[in-house]
Amino acid sequence: MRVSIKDIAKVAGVSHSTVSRALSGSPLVNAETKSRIQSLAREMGYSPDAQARSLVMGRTLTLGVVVTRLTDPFIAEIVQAIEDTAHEYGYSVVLASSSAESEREIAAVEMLHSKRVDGVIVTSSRVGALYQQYLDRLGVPVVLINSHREEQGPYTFSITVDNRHGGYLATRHLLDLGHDCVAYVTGPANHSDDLERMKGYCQALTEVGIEFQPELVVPGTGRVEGGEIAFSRLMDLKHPPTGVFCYNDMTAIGLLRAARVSGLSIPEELSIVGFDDIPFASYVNPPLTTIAQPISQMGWQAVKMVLALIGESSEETRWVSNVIVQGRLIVRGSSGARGDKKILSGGISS
Amino acid sequence: MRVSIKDIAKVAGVSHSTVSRALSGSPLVNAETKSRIQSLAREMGYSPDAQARSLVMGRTLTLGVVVTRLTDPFIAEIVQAIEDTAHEYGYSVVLASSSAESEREIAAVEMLHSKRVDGVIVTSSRVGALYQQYLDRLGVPVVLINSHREEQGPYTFSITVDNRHGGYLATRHLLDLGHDCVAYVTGPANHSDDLERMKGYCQALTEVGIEFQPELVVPGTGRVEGGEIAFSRLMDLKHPPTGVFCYNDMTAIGLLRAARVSGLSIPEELSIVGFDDIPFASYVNPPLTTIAQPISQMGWQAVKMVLALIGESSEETRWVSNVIVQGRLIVRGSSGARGDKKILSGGISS
DNA sequence: CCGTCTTCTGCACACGTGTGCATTCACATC
DNA sequence: GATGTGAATGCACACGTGTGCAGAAGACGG
Repeated sequence: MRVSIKDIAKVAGVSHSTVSRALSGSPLVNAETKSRIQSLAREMGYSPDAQARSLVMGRTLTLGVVVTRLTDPFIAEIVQAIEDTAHEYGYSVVLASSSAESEREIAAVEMLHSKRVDGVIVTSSRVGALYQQYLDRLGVPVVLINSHREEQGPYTFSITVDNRHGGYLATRHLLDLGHDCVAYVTGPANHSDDLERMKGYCQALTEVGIEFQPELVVPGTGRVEGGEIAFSRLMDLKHPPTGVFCYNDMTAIGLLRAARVSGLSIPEELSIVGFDDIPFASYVNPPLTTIAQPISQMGWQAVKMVLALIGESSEETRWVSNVIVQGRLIVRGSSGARGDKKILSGGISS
Repeated sequence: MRVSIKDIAKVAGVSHSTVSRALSGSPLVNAETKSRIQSLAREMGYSPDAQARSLVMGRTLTLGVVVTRLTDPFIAEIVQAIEDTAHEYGYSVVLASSSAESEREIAAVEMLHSKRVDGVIVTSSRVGALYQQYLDRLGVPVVLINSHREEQGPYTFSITVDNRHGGYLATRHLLDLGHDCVAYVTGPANHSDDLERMKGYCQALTEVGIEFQPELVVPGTGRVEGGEIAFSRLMDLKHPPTGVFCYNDMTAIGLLRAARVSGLSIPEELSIVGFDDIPFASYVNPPLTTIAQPISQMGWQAVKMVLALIGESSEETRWVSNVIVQGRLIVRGSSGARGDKKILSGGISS
């Protein structure tokens, strides 16, 4: 049925060893036989069995990628970048989504372990203590993207955006526009990204001498609905804020939507800043001011790190260390000066 | 280093055959030895080598998924559904993105072939004739989602949305609202989806006795920018349309955005209908009227089809045939009655 | 003509797992 | 006690590929 090197060997009248060498371009084979075998392989439609090869070679040329859910545009973009870069280096990608359920996350790692992937990239997971053990037992390099983890493992490195600085930039932007009452809508509970972004929020406040007010921090979920609920909670305050920094763009879009429904105009009556710069951030109305994460770069860099740890890359393994990348502020239409009543028109940057 | 069944066998004082049987729960092994071996395996941190197993079993419990690019939210959602369903049946997923380059598409299939995946799902590809040969040579079931293909292969089936009927529904909706000058913005050139949707557009027109006008069909790209360009081309006509049906939601969002910039109000002065119902369709302003594809269902069904073709599912293989699913019209705020000047408020359905 | 070196090829084993068949052992039955 | 029966286990091979080592054949110098 399926053609193996033994089949080719039989036709060519040589041993399977010679075929193997010929196809891998070994100089130990007579040039004429080599080309004869190669064209024979092409005719017979031979395709090497990656499994058998990996079994003896000890590497699979495969990376495992664990995500929460692909429908998050941020994650989709990272996975795309990972796949592109992996392909470039001759690696392929096994995908596992966990839906943020720890049970499925463990099952995913176990599966990748069985498949003997050469490295693993985990995106946006809050790595649980149990899960952490599984990762270490894996015995292959692991790179975490925007994932918090209590302690470093021997083979585990991380690449994260500077959440604190991003939170600072966003809040500072609002303060600089003249807003003195700025709120923060959080992400999913107990997420370390969230805590860091809030630290940046606090830092900006104290820097300009504004006291932190607990009621100005309301919970969100990281999804659109969370932003909508947060909006009404904020507007019910005695002194509603005039500026809001949101955990992420989805949350900010929820606020935009709720504001539209309630007839509040953005940015004249409320300035909103998000985080992530997902592709849609520039398509909503008004376009969203946000902190851009260098998403593609992070995916690209994660692959490079894994390959360096495997020893694939020519670079030294020793240069590998945890990476913190900086987000940057993208000013669009959803934020404006305090009390600014002029109509937005044509003022769309980026 | 890595623990194999031979290592366990050595410790347990049995042969590797017994270990193999014990771990697979064979009744041929003494119950006491079986449990002893099983707990031993757990202690030693044994993880079966999927490659060695596949090599002898002849199946990998792996599906290959080929997509154009994950950053398309429609595709991301399908892949998510595929991964979920595959996981449910104990299968894992190898991902390959082609960026719509035929060269990479072929490389992807070749890679999946080498990895000996048990089945392949291809999404949103316009399967080229060359590529088609590779798919057939694969020797495993192939299911195409929303992909056109000149001729059927022996193992190839497809599952597509009824593009023609969808185009009909969208156009008919606009006509029913009183618009008598309705335009169509196409997708990427030579895409069969596009041609079918346009057929539906024409069908609706002739049904109500309106003559087809070639200048009302303008080219798009399937991306936001294409919609923006199409908008200005439409507005430059002597008789600009009052209703526009767009190849997909991204295109429609481009029109929305361009309309906003030029100060045209939606839907009072222009009604817009998209196609796909991507998650963001309901978040833009105004929320987009569109044709919803049962995205998750399509992904789910594709996996079921592949498994049935493999013979995995208990169902008969013979029931497998090409599937055409129906989209349904979702009316939101971007479309309104002709000449309707009332302010949109609270009228958000869905 | 013999010894040595080069060039090429095949044998045999390895990777980790599953399984048909033979073997061993205990026990029951005649 | 011989024989049959059943349970439990080991041997050996298979899957498809890569590679160290030995061996064959030819070239070449002495």
